[in-house]
Amino acid sequence: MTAPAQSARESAEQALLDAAERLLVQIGHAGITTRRLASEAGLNHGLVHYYFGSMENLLVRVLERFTERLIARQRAMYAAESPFLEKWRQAMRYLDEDLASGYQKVWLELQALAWNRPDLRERIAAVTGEWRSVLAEAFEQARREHGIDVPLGALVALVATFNQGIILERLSGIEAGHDELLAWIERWLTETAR
Amino acid sequence: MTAPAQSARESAEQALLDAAERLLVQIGHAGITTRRLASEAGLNHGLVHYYFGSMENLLVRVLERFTERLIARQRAMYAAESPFLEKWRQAMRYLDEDLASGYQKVWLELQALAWNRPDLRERIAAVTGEWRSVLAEAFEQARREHGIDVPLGALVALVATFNQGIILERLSGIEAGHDELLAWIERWLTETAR
DNA sequence: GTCTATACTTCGATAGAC
DNA sequence: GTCTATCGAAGTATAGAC
Repeated sequence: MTAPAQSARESAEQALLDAAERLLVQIGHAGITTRRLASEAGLNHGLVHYYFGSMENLLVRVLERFTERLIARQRAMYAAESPFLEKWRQAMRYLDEDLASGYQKVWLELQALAWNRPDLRERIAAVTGEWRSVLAEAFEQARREHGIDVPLGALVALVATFNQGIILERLSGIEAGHDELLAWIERWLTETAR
Repeated sequence: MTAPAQSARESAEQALLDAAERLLVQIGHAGITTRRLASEAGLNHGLVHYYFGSMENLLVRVLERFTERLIARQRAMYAAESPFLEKWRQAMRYLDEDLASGYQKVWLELQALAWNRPDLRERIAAVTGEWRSVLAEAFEQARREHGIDVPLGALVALVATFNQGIILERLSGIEAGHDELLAWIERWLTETAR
C-alpha cells in the first residue's frame, strides 16, 4: 500500500490508460478524443490534460505500458525449459486469446498511429527488436530440435512477419486458410520432433 | 474524348480521389479533413460534399478505385506464361516499388480505417479473397515447378500473410532480417527449379 | 494541489449567393 | 453548376474556482 494521496492520482491515471486501451479496441485511435476518453474513464475531460499534458503524450504512455507487458510475457513464455513444440503451442494459444480479447487490436492500432508519428515509430521498432531477440533464442532451440536448416535471422524474420500478417489479416476480416496453415505447421513440427 | 461537361466533373472527382491517396500516404486517414483534402486537390471544400456527400463516401470510393487497380495488376502479372520463379521476382520488385512509392501505405491505411467500419471490412475481405484466388493459381504452378508439398490452401495463406506482414513491418519501421529472408527464399527457389 | 467551467479553434455540413 | 458564408457540434487546451 502506497501513500493514499499518490495512489489517488495513480489510480486516476491508470483508469485513463485503461479506458484508452478499451477505446482503441472499440473505435480505434482516430476516434479517441479527450472528452470521449474521460467519459469512458468516468472522469472530467480536463484531467486528461492535467495529468498527461496532451492526448499525444497519453497515447505514448499507453504504448509504453502496453509494450512492457508484451515483452515481459514473451520472455516468461520462451524462458521456460520445455521442448520448443510446447512453447509453439502456447504461443498459438496466446495468439487466439489475444485476438479474441482485443489485445492485438490495441497493438495494431498503436502501430497504425505510429505510421504517421516518427517518434512512435522508433519506439515500435525498438520493442519489435526486443521481441525478435527473444524469438531468436527460442528458434535457435527449434532449429536444433526440428532440424530446420533456415538461417536463424531469416527464420526469425519469417516467423515475426508471419505472426504480424496473421494478426493484420484477422483484424481486416480475413481468416481463410489460417487454420489449415497452422494445422500444417503443427503436423510438420510434430513429425520432425527429436 | 468524352463530353467536356461530364469530363470537367469527372476530372474534379478524380483530382479529389488522387489527393486523398496522397494524403493517406502523407498523414494517414485520421488526419484527412474536407478542407485539407480540397486544398490538396486545389478545389473548394464545398465540392467534397457536393460531389461525394461525405468524407465517408469519398473514402469508400478511394478504396474501390484502389482495389480495382490492385487486382488488375496482380492478374496481369500472374497470367503471364512464364516460369513461377520469374513471377516471384517480379512480385518482389513490385513490393519494393510499392513500398518506396507509398502505394502500400495507402493499402494499409485503408485497412486500418476498415478495422473500425464493418462495411469497409467486408470490402477489404472480398478484395483479399480475389487476390488469394489469383495467388492460388500461381502457387499451384509453384508446387509443380519446385516440388513444394505444402497443401495449396496453407501455402497461399502463408504467402499472403507473409506478404502482409512484410508490408506492415516496414511501415512500422522494421526491416531487420527481411533481406536475409528474401535472399534465402530466392536461393531455395533457384535450387529447386525444374 | 485538484478539478471544473469556459475560451477559442476547427470540424463536417449546408443554405443561399453568384 | 460552382463556390462562399455561416451554422451547430465537437475538438484541444487553459484560466481560474475550489
